[in-house]
Amino acid sequence: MLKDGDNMKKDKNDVIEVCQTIEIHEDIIKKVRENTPDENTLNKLADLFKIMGDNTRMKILYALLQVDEMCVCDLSTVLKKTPSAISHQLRILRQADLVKYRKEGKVVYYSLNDEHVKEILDVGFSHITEG
Amino acid sequence: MLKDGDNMKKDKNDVIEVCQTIEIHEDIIKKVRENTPDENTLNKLADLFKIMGDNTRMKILYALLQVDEMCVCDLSTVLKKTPSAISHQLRILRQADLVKYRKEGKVVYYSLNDEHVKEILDVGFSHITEG
DNA sequence: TTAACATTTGAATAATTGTTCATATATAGT
DNA sequence: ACTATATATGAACAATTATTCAAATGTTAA
Repeated sequence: MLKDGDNMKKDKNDVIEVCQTIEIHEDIIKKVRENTPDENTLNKLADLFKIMGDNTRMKILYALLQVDEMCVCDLSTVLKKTPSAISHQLRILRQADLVKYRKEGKVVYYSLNDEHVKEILDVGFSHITEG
Repeated sequence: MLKDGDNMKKDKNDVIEVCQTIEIHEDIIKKVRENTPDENTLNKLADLFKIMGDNTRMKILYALLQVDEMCVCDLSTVLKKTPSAISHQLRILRQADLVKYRKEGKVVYYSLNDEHVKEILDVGFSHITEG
């Protein structure tokens, strides 16, 4: 028999409450543990999707998908958002290496930086429209 | 000439501040406007990525990718999170139709619901690892 | 009917984040 | 120098959200 609280949460960063059944599908757990990518990779993957998971940034990416490049002003016009808001979001896309930029006088032109971006958007798009 | 404030923000939900150059690349703007999917579709797309853009949910999806199905308890064990936290996230994945479930007695088994999910994760994974 | 257990759910909390506003920087023209 | 314009940036605010906790379901077995 299990003592009271044996599988109960004791400390913030220690054991967590978990089911008390004897057979917690050990085979399944083992298989998952062996085949799942490491934490760091999964976090990076989640971060990538997190960046695409915003309406404004999604619109920016899709706009840049249609043309070679756009300046902040163009994006501001198309998305009907202040240049400041656009600039903030572009910074995030820049930091994630999803877009690159080119400066010409006062104007900064942004464009997609990655071939994968289009693929990811396309697959997601299929999911939305077909499903 | 433009009057002062002609292109400046006047009201909260009216015009927004936008660049005052004459040539705001009209051709580019037009092309983008014509070829970009409608707002509703883009929002749904962003929502999809938003759901995948969370560490816990990403781990759940990747775990389910390795095996046929897992119960809340299994996921709780593998992810080292309380069943409650897992359940909350599973609800979100359920509502997005990304996972389905099957009840067997007290135990609820979850599995991936969509073929696209794997594709999306794979493309994202390539981006992370190759890039 | 009890007791035990897997899961769900609602409320509360803490953390994250998108937008706005004001301001700063950089560049071009006068 | 000065002015105008395009963009960037920092702080503040509002909104969203992931997790925890406590409590509620729903199920099985005694």
